[in-house]
Amino acid sequence: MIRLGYCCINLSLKDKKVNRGMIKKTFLSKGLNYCSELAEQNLIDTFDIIKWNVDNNIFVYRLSSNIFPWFSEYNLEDLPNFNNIKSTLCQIGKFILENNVRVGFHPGPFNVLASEKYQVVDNTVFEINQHSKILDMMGLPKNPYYGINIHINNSKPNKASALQRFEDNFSKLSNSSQKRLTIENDDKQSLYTPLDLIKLSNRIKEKYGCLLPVVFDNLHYSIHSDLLCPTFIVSECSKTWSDLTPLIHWSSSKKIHEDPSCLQIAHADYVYDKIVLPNGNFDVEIEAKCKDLSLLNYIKNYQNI
DNA sequence: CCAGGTCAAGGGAGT
DNA sequence: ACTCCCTTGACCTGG
Repeated sequence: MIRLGYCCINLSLKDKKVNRGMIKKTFLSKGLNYCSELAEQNLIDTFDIIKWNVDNNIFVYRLSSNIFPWFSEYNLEDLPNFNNIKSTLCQIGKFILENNVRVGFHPGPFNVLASEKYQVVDNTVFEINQHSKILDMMGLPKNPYYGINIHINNSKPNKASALQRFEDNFSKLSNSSQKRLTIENDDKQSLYTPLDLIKLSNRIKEKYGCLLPVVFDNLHYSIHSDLLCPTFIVSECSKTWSDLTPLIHWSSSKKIHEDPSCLQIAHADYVYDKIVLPNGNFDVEIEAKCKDLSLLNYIKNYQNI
């Protein structure tokens, strides 16, 4: 069975926003009080979006990493309205569990666990831990089903050394982060294919005894592949998920389908490529600029799913 | 009120 | 050297 979902923003609910933030100057002048206000609003709207999803038969949803503005700069417990926030998180988590919803995060490209710079690694560890704290406060089980997905995003001076740094720095993550982390294949020749990541996953399992599942992304694979058919590679990735339903990213290239002047890696507004996966259970996050609209549009075009 | 310039962060690739 | 692209366009100011 395939379940479809989308990422962060809901375009059907125009007045719901999960991304309220501020520029640095405002953060410095208004501080945690204002962060708190925005976070509370973002959370309430996140809850409404998840409820809307369930009403519309959508059970997979990527949470926005911008629910808490500037959360790389403070501890969540230090927010003035932390009690409200915590109770909202609990309610959301309860709803998620009761309705069989799957949520997860995809922190931004600035999170580079394999960086050569200690400061970058430290910042990354803190920010990933912040993400896992949110999932923990929701009361969601500590496993990659409620995951935090990142790219390796570094290959200096070569892939082997970067992978070694990733493996070493994995130890710096909190226990919850270690249990939730997943890794995704890249869209650049110098970076990592699914098979590269499966090897890394096996090394992490050997060294730390935890799963580090591989999230397969079809658009990235079309740009940087293992020269093996996607369906086969998806089944290989599935093994890194043990008995958990694998997460898949699916999208189409904007260059090919909508605007030739774009780079091939840019995401299209809608999904033009039929979702083809091996038999079995899969949760698919559609990465298209038109979000829930592209999901609904896809379902309309491919009724047989 | 709104259009448009600007915006924390890492890294790779295209120009 | 600069811009685009990725997680995710949104914030804020000058007119």
